[in-house]
Order: sequence, then structure tokens, then C-alpha cells
Amino acid sequence: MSRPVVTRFAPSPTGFLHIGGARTALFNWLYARHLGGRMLLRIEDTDRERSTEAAIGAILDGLSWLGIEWDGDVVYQFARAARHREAAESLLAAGRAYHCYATQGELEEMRETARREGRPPRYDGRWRDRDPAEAPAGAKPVIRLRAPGEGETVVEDHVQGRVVWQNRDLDDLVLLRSDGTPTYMLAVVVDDHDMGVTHVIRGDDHLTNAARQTQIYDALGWETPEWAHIPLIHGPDGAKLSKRHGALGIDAYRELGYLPAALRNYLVRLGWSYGNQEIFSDAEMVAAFDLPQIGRSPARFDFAKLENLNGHYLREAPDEEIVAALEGLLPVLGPARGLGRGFDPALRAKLVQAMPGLKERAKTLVEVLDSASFLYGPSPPALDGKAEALLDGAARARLAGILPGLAEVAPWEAPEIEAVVRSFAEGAGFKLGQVAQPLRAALTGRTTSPGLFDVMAVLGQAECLARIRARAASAEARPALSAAG
RNA sequence: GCUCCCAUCGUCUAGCGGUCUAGGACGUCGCCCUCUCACGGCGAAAACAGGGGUUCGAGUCCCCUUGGGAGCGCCA
Repeated sequence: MSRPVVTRFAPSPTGFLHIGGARTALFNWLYARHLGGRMLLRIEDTDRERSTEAAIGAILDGLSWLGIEWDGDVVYQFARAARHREAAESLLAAGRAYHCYATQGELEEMRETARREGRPPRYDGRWRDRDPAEAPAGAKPVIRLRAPGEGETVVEDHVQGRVVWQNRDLDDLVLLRSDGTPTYMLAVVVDDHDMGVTHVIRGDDHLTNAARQTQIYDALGWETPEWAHIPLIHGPDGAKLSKRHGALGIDAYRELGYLPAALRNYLVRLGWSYGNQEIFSDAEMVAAFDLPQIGRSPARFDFAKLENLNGHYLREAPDEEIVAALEGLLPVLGPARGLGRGFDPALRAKLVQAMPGLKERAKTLVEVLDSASFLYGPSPPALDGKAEALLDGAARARLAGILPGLAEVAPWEAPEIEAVVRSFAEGAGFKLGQVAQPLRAALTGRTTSPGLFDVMAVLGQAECLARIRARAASAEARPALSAAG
């Protein structure tokens, strides 16, 4: 390794950090880590109209949440405008660029003509060799690159291979606008060069830009970086994943209950593979990631697979961590569920205790929280349709029948509870399920839940007896309802 | 329209000329486990877009067609 690898992630703060950007950032981060290099972050905010502070915040927060950390200070492109101008001026002085006074109207006309003649729309170079003395009085010129008119421009890409453009198909792009501000094309080249970027890993949509940027590098006499243009991520329907097609910001994935580790794992396998391995710890990802295994074709985003991965990471996560993550989501998930901004200590303890059974059955944090509703909802819990149907007269009679036995259980631990329930079922000639399901319905309001005896242990003896009495057949058990708190 | 990129199960992908009667994962469907649901285990259905070449031999190389996608701004 002759020179240390430097990659960069360079989003423009005109919106949230979307899934494609997140993967690009992840790839840059992994590649830099893999080679012991650095990943820099540059905010491309030269579009003053559309750039916002909120978007910058969303991008930074999104990266942090995803666990992608950049090296050094964030570079703000707009702050480097003077340097960009200086580069354009040097090109002008060297004769590699020139002033162009063409008006918007003329440009429009050129594109029109080109299209009509079946040529790629491009600037015709009318000011390329024209005497500046002919410039219309008072007109502010732009500075255009004097691009090579013949020959070809080649991009050796680590993903796409060798891509060749005929120079006649590329026009003299604008480097500096008439108001003296740099264009994206110039700014990127100058910044990547100044920041010492060795590898540009970005979306496929920049492939053509790589050709044009190569011409700028050449004119400046600089060495081009290594390129790796990764295929875009499409929506489930195969169409481009854009804001209009329901693309979500990374914060939306957080609120949907996905874990950063799961998202990283899902994203790294979207467009990149390592034999048949599907699950990667961060260390494994860093160790295995490399450019040659990046695929060339675009991938569709598949929520089902993300959910599966999320379930995997949920099951692996320590119980306390999940509760903490749940708590972090309370501001957005709590209100609709009657929960505040935090869990009180008692509920918190119950959640931790119930978590082993809860997390095994959920794909997302939202599902974890919902399936735990019997711990924080009303008592007795409202019955859903299936639970209501299940609690017919016979079932309610069974509830009444087991009440005395349960009142005797001590200590109130899962094995002891299970022993009593089983012996009751056996003695009365019921199958365990005939007793367990009514109990489940009475205690949770649903027909599905974590293991019944674990649920009972977490709920506590008094609460269980109260809930069972509330649903049991015996009339004299009813008054006890009010005592159930 | 022009330039460029892409093409293996529904989806993500393995495959880098012969070991492919094409492998894994998600999803789907069965069966087992079982107090429910999950988890887990076992099994099934499911793909080399089409056509030409090259080669003793092509999913793998070349060309065309078709189908996707991206880019063509004094946006980034």
C-alpha cells in the first residue's frame, strides 16, 4: 500500500439521508476501515437555495444513528468557494478554459437544434476561440472548460470496468457561473483533490460525471482518484427509489423499529456479497469488504428481508439494550399507546424480565412494544376478536376452576405455575391447551403471546388472579374486577 | 432523441469455460417441535430474458434483439 486510502461521503443537504445515500456512506466507511484509511465527510452545500440546516442535521444524525463515523472535521463545500474560483482562474490563465457569453436563450436553442439533429444536447463551443473583445457590453461571462474536441475520455471503474466516451459527445462544461460561484463539477474535483481523496465510491448516477471530472483533472494536471460507481437501489417495484416513490429518510427506518446493526447488515448485502455469507458482524464486514465483490446490477429494496435480519439482531440483542431502544422511540411511539416519554421503574423491570419471550416473536421494535401491551395497557386487558371468541362459556368455566389452585402457588415462579396448571388440566381431563389458551386470553387479551407461564410470572400473582377472575364464569368472581389494578 | 450502464429463482445473490442434473438467503408452501405465536429442524415449488456466434465444451467470452436503469443545467 503506497498511499493511505482516503474515501469520502459527499451528500448535498437538500433533503434527508435516504437509503441509497446511507449505503454509499456505508461502503465508503467499510472500504476505508478495511484498508486502515480514513473516511471524510463533505457537505455539498453550494446550492444556497435548496441547502438547509435541517437537512445537514438530519444527515449527520442519520449517519451517527447508523453507526457510521467519519474522520476529521466536516468539510462544507460552500466555504471553499474562493479556492474553487482560484482553480477556475488558473485554468483560464493556462488557456484550458475560456469566457463564454452565450445567453440562456442561445443555450436553449443549441439544445433544441442538437436534439432535432439526433445529437446529444451540448454547448456548441461558440465562444471557445472567439475574441473576448467581441463580448457584449456589460455581460457577465461564465468560465467554461476547454475540453478536448477529439479522442476519448476513459474511466477505469472498479465496479463498471473500463468505460469509454468519445470526446465529441462531451461539451465544454461550465466551471464558474456568471456570478462567480463554482459549479458542482469544479467544486468536487478541487475538493477531492485538496482533501486527498484517493477513492471515490458513489452512486452509478455519477458515472457520466466521472468522465467530465476526468477532463477537469486532466486540465488541472492532477491525477484522478480511483473510481467505484455502485448501482442504485430501486424500490420494490423496480422503479427508481425517489422521494416521489416513497423513499424514506433513515430516521423513518428508526421509527419503524429497525436496529442500526440490522440495517447495516441488510445494506451491505445489497449490491455486495461475500460468497454465501448473509450475516456479518461489524468486524466481519470490515474484514471482508472490498471493491471487486460489488455487483454491477441495481438491486431492489426488500422489506421482508430487512425484517428477517432485524428479527435476527433483535433476538441477539441484550434485553436491557432493547428496552433502552424502546425508550428512545417513546417520543414517537408512546402517545398512541398511552405511554409517556419514559418507562417507570416497575414497567421497565417487567419489560426486561419479559424481553426474552418478547424479542423472539418480533421483527421490529414496534412489534416488541405492541406485543408487550399486556404489561402497560388497561387491566384487565381488552379482548381482541379471537380472544373474545375463544372465551366461551366452557373456557370461562375452566378459568374459574383453576383459580383456587393458582391462588395457592408459591413461590410465584414459572415452573411452579406450570406444575399447577398442568396438574389441573390433567386432573380435570383437559388438554393443556384447553386451559392455557383461555388463560392467555384472559391475561393478555390475545390468543398469541410469549410463553404463558413466563407471562404469568412477570405479571405477578395478584394481577394474574384479578385478570382471571374478571373473565371467569363464576358470578361471585365479578366484583373482584374493581380490585384488579 | 443522444451517451453510458445493467440482465441467474418473486427478491438479494453464489457462479470468475468443464466439478451446474445451477448453490445459499429472504419470502411462499408442507411436515416436525409445541400452551398460542414465534424460534429452531426437515422438506418442496421456484431462475441462467431471446437469438446468433467463438469453443471439443458457455450461466460464464463476443454480437444483435428485447427489457430495465442512469445521465444529458450557469442543480448537486
